[in-house]
Amino acid sequence: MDKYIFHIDLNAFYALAEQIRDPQLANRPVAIAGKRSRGIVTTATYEARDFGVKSGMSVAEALRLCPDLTIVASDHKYYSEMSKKFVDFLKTYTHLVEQVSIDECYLDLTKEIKKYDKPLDLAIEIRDELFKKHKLKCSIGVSVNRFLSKMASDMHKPMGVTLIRREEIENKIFTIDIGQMHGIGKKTAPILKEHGINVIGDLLNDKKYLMIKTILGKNTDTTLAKIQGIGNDEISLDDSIKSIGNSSTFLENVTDYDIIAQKFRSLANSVALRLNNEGVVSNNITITIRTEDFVTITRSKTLDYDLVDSDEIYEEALLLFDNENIDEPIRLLGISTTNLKLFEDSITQLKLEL
DNA sequence: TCTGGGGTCCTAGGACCC
DNA sequence: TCTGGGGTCCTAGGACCC
Repeated sequence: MDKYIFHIDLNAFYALAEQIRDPQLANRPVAIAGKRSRGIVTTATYEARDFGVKSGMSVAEALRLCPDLTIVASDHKYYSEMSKKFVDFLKTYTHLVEQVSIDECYLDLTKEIKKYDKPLDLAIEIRDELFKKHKLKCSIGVSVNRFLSKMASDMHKPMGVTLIRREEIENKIFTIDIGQMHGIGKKTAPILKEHGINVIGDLLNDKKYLMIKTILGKNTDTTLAKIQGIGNDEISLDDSIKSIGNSSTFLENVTDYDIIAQKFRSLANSVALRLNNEGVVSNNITITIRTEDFVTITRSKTLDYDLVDSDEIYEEALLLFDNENIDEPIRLLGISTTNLKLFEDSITQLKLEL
């Protein structure tokens, strides 16, 4: 039996969150950006989008397009709090909620939807209640699996509600440009187009299967299935974190070793704090170095002990850095930790070894 | 145009073991 | 003497997403 999978996506979330907090920003072009110099736009209000301001654009360019633009610094802690309200609200409908990013969730509402006359009635109710209770705007896609509901929620923004029935897949999905397909990015889309795959439906050409497989790799079969509404309909309730890391771009490129060490120190501090807050430890550390010419180098190491405090993280990061001979000025440094496990498990293991 | 910061997953090659 | 096959772990890089 077909499920009813909802994809719920907050519209211009960070920007709207700022407008909610500061009513003076209402109805104004506003963009969220990390830093003023060297920054990029994270999210722009629809008023700003009317001027052509888009996420990913440099702040300088955004200001050129819209001199009246208000730039607001990103406040991740505040957005996380708002995001939690959003998810908690959704959980009043079902426990089958999977949060996939700070501003979007998948829900399985197969059971709940039976109480409604029309499938979209529940979606409309969720959208309107979310706005009434939290002033947040969302668009909702409803279909038989995650992929299709995700594509649906993208079709009508903001505040749109879109249903794709199984029998509508061919008309509504197969005709979409391959570059607009979720999971196909700016590298793969041109390669597919070179091979005559221009719209999503072209992926189902049997004669091109082997060629497509060389491009899409191991997930080819599940990809071909999900675009047809087969599989891809399970809500994962596993919300364990796989990695924790921080990175930072310098205001100006750096060559001075002391400044580099200082940056690793502060990155180590924030990573350690976050590991601690999550109650996890890590035995694999990766540093990221981005040079002036935007080349990114990563160096990682699996350790025979678990990283807990910031001194250890700092020392391991610096060791990795010292092994490299970087000639060019450095633009960005980062530290990330993976192979996370619960602190308690790490203690237990230590005791067993003693 | 001059490119943030947070992630997840996949690939490919090499080391190492049996 | 001139080289198997399978499996796992590690590292580095890259695609993609929000």
